[in-house]
Amino acid sequence: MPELPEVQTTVDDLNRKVRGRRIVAAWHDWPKFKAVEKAKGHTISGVRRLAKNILFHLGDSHLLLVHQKMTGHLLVGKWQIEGRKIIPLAPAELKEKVNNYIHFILTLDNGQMIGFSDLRKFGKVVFGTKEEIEDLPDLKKLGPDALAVNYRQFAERVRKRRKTIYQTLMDQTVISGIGNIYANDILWQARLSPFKLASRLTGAELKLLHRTIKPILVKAFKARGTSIDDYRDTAGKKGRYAASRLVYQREGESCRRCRATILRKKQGGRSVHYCPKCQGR
DNA sequence: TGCAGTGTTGCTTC
DNA sequence: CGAAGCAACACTGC
Repeated sequence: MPELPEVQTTVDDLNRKVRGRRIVAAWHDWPKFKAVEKAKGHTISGVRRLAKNILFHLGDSHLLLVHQKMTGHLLVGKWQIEGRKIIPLAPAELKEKVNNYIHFILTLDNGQMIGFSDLRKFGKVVFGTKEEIEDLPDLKKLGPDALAVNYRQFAERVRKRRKTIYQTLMDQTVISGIGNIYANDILWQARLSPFKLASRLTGAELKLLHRTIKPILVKAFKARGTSIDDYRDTAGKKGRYAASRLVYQREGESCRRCRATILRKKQGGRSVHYCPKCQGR
């Protein structure tokens, strides 16, 4: 589940590996990814992260937007394309099952390829001019980036919400970049109950929460992200954050602070993990 | 065996 | 307008 640290890892990889390369061919096997065809002939002048979106700058006028949603990840390597059949060649990691749901491939002028593996095909691809992409309603609605938001902005936006703080942290229109994994860990680190209403947080709680966000995301980025299920970097390798995670998917295990048993509950259709003893009320 | 659970986002409905 | 519920998918685990 790519969130900010995973998307940033991917974007940094791509800038290192494919910046300056021209796209000489595009292949896809699913109608919703057909926009990749229009990228053919363009040169990748850079790659940027916007919230959890990946923006390929094509020349100085166009953009290709890729959202990985839940199970999507971008890989750089070589495949053999035989009609609808894709055979992974190199690196060896591409042969792993999780990397074997390729639905589009961009072939570059040096023979390297960018492949998109997405088991559930929830991913999104849009091609357009800079103006067209920047005017997409979904991008316009995004709140400030979780790494860049200052305390004043953060407090003002969070306080307005009438949902729980857990749901508010994951709401991309409030601040962008945080999903379920890091929302869980951030709330645990700040000793805040996920069920507390955002509008009821005190100034001190908001301050604590705000200054907890960045260190958790940075720590995850340094570990190259979380790979509990599908996420892989562009070499097809796992991130290491899962091993040091604080509460996410630790139901039934003991709290790293107080040894109480970690619980899991449903909140707005998602699983929130928390310590009932040291995360307030 | 079959069906609920998984989690991001957009659309529909109220 | 905000919030809840569902759909987009396919595989895993009970």
